[in-house]
Amino acid sequence: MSHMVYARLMTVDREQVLRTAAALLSRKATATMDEVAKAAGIGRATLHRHFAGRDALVRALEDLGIREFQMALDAARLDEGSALDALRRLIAETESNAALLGFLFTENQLFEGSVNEGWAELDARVSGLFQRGQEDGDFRIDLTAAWLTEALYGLVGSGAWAVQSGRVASKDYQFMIAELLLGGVTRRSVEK
Amino acid sequence: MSHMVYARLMTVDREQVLRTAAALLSRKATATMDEVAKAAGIGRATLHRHFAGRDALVRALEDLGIREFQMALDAARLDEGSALDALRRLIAETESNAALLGFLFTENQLFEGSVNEGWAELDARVSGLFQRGQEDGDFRIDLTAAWLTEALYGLVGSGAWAVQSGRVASKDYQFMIAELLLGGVTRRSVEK
DNA sequence: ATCTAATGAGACATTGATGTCTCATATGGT
DNA sequence: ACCATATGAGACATCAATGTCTCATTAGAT
Repeated sequence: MSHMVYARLMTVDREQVLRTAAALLSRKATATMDEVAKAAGIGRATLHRHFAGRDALVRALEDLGIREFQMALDAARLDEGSALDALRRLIAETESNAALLGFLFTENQLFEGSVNEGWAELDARVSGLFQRGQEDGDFRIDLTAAWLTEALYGLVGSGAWAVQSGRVASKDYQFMIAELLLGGVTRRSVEK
Repeated sequence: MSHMVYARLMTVDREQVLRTAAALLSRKATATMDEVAKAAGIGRATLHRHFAGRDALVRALEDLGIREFQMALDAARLDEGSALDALRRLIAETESNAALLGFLFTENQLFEGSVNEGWAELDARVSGLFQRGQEDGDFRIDLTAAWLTEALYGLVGSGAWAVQSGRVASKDYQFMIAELLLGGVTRRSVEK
């Protein structure tokens, strides 16, 4: 795992702690710092050495989530090929950080006061993808790009939760989200 | 409004307080009792007279949400007509309590320890609707009913949030959720 | 007009989480 | 073998939220 290369084996894996924290906090938003520490398998003192306090932890969580989402957007190459394929790629790229992104999308608490400036840009990129799809005639135009963006977030969150709770197999994550978002529930005779 | 008939005008509208609390807590899960009281426009002491503590408040929130969702399920008459129409009716019925249901669907904290027994039944009814649609040939069968259920919850939550944040017009709530869930994003030539 | 009941504001003690500290231990590098 | 450094456990003070109380005020019933 590349992110461990420079880490001394004794030290805490910062990102791993954050991922664990995201999983816990998305399940129980009022979790204590002590609970977070226990969930991450480290001492409370150590957790405190890495994150000055709860605010700093949440901020770090926000930063990591935004960073990961940005990488997912980059990796998905939204401008290449059809918007439809680009959206599939984007959904695929969200899988490895589904829990973290689910937390990011649903915890609106994060954007209290100072809305993270980085987020607006990423949001615009997603919205832009849907717009492109609409302009290209691939996506329907009776649903606004803003709504499609929100819907994607919601489905990613639901998908992460469904996998985490064991209701959906991890391997079906991409398929279920992509198929539902693209095709909807209705069964269709013959197409594609 | 029927729920005020027996309430003395001076007394607090319990449900109104709960709805306000849901809107606030879904936005900021760590909100203080004092913040909840202020948001509801009542004193902290009064809030405390109606809900013994934070736990009691959350429990009441859970109860009301489940009650409202149950009423929505009843009103939607899921067994009548096509599953497709039934789903449309259900979505329509969620509108009046979108914020509360959004809170209920996303705040997984609620189901800590003792999963509310009432919830399982409602969950089964929704899942049953999707199963019926699949058996009738109206819904696609390559997406599990469990996932479709989770997806519906996610979209309702996203819809409530989109309306609440002003990104989507309130009047478009039903249309956007139903159309996306039923038809998906992909544009189709001629059908319906 | 009077009475009853619920409210809002605020004081207060209590609880629980937080943040800081020390110290013994263990790990990995030298 | 030795040293650096990070950790875990726990003690501790601090602070914020909680829960309980009183009391004046107000709304509504009679």
